[in-house]
Amino acid sequence: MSNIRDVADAAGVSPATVSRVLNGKATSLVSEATRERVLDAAQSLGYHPSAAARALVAGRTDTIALATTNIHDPHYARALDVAQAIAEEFGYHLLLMPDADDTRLQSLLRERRADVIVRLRYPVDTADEVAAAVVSEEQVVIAVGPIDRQMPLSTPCACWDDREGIRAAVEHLAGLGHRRVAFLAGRPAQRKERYALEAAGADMTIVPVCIEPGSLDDVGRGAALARLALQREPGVTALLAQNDTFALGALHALREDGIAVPGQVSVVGYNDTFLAPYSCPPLTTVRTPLAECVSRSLRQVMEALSTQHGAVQPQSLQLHTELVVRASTACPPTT
Amino acid sequence: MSNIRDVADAAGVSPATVSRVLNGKATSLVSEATRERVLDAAQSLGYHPSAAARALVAGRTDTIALATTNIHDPHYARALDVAQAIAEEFGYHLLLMPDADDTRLQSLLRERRADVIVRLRYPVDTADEVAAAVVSEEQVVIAVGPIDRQMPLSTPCACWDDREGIRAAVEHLAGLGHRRVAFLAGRPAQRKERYALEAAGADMTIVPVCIEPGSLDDVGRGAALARLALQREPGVTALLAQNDTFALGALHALREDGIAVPGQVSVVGYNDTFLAPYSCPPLTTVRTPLAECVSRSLRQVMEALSTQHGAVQPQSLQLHTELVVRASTACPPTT
DNA sequence: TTGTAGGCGTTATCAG
DNA sequence: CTGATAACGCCTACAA
Repeated sequence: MSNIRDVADAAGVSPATVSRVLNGKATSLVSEATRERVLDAAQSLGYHPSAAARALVAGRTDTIALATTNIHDPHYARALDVAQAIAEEFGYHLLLMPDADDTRLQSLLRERRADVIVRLRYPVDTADEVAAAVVSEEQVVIAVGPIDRQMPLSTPCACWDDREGIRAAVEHLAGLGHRRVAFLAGRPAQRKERYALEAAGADMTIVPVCIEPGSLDDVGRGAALARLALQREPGVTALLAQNDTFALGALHALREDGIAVPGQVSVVGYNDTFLAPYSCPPLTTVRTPLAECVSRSLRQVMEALSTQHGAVQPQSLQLHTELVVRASTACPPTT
Repeated sequence: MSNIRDVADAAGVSPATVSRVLNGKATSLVSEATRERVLDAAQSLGYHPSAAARALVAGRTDTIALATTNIHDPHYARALDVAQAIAEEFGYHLLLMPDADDTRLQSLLRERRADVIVRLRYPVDTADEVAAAVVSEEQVVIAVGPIDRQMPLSTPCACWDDREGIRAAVEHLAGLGHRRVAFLAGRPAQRKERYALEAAGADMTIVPVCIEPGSLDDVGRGAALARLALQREPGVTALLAQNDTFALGALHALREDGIAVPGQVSVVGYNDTFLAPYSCPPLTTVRTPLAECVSRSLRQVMEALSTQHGAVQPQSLQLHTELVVRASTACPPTT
């Protein structure tokens, strides 16, 4: 394993000169002749500066950390894709963290393993101890997630309002004439369930249904939820799922049980993952700007970091959700 | 930002003692009293050792790098999930790399950004310059992918044989009576296409169809491929897709065009992603042990790394594919 | 049981 | 234009 001194020896110069050549701030600071000798030596030795040593002295790691849950869910996978692309564009590396307890993320910052940390939070406006743990001038925490407006925001974030998305879905169903809608939830008393109840007018009833994770995968849970809803809640003519994955499971269950969608029961998803247009029938769902939020806020921070020199603040950003009507919703059957 | 000296000062001891307490090899080396003082000081200062400094002196980064393409594809996302879980289990961090040119991966190793690098390769048995770039005793490269048996393996790998999987799919279709099958490929002259041609008996014809990426997403490409195949190749009664994502697109296109699956046309996927059981109809496909390969080989290496001290070698491993028959295949229509 | 000193590989500052 | 030299923060002999 060759270090800077090996290269220096091979080129017959000092380590300082090698460093100058390789970091090449001002080209004029070193003569063309030695410059070439150094480059040759580095090349033939296969030399690369140690990231650790460099980070130690520079105080930067050229690393972006992404903290998120459910990487297997297509919705989050897309955010990952976006972050990956931006990291590459700026010559950074991408560190992946499960969205575990704040403790782990804090130590990530304190150990200075990343300069930028993108954090998916549900909801985004809860006290953020991780952001408070920022120490170095170069460290930035970007919070991304749905905003719940429960408390004033102490730090900037990139967000959207699920209230808006859920309302659009509920009103869409109400407009079609549905009066009794089951909300397919992962766990009891979720945020979105609350929004659905808020959005329902006097002539609409929202019936929450939930199932603990257990041994099922997410699609399987969606299927189980759909069956539970129709069996336990007579009169339900539409299912509003917490996410597209559940909705896909619901579609599957209904198909298996011979219940026509949207003829007998309508189904609405959430997030508009890439599968939604291809389901059977194509899924009516709400597009959520997660990937866009990650993309915009991360890019803004990276650009600031690459030009500016002092502390960098992510700009706050709120984008809109959008109802995407496809073929899984229609008027309820006229009995 | 507090360092080890701050903690030492706060506790009234030397930095060496702090280090000893925090790394706590042999508990007996430091008295209980000072131990507690140090711990308290570290706690109240929010001290975490700098990863860079530690990596510099230890020569290890406690980081696993995963190099892969198509993170948004459910098949690879699952491998990511698995790697993430193992990394966490062993207290490691996970660095994500696009499976770019070898150059970037080599510099990853040379810069010592990761101790272990898991590499998805297609096929696995091509000359591996990245593995050859390993320098430190602590660095390990794990190659995972389908084996093509084109050349003898110079390094160990975790693999499976797509020849086996494709053959099972082809024979399944042949057994049902299909005589003309389109192979839905991403690009011309892929490995799997070759295998399909090899596996076809005298009474079966394989017709390769392909479409360049263009602006379509993968599902959309699958749909386009299916339409192209049926339109351009009369007499085709079955579609064998290169992966489940294409197959899902194919199912969608056929449904839209009013072609019954499996009544008129059969469809077979590849990989058995989590969506396969829930498609419409449920997809007959070939399970590929990618996640299992990553899981086993990575775990083996991590365990070796945590006990053993010298150079660690991944053990070679070959697992089997498995045909999973669901509802998207049947006998061809009897005209 | 604890402290002192040297070095890990770089970069930056300051002389030359 | 180039070369010593001093950090960066930590760990680990070795000495006390």
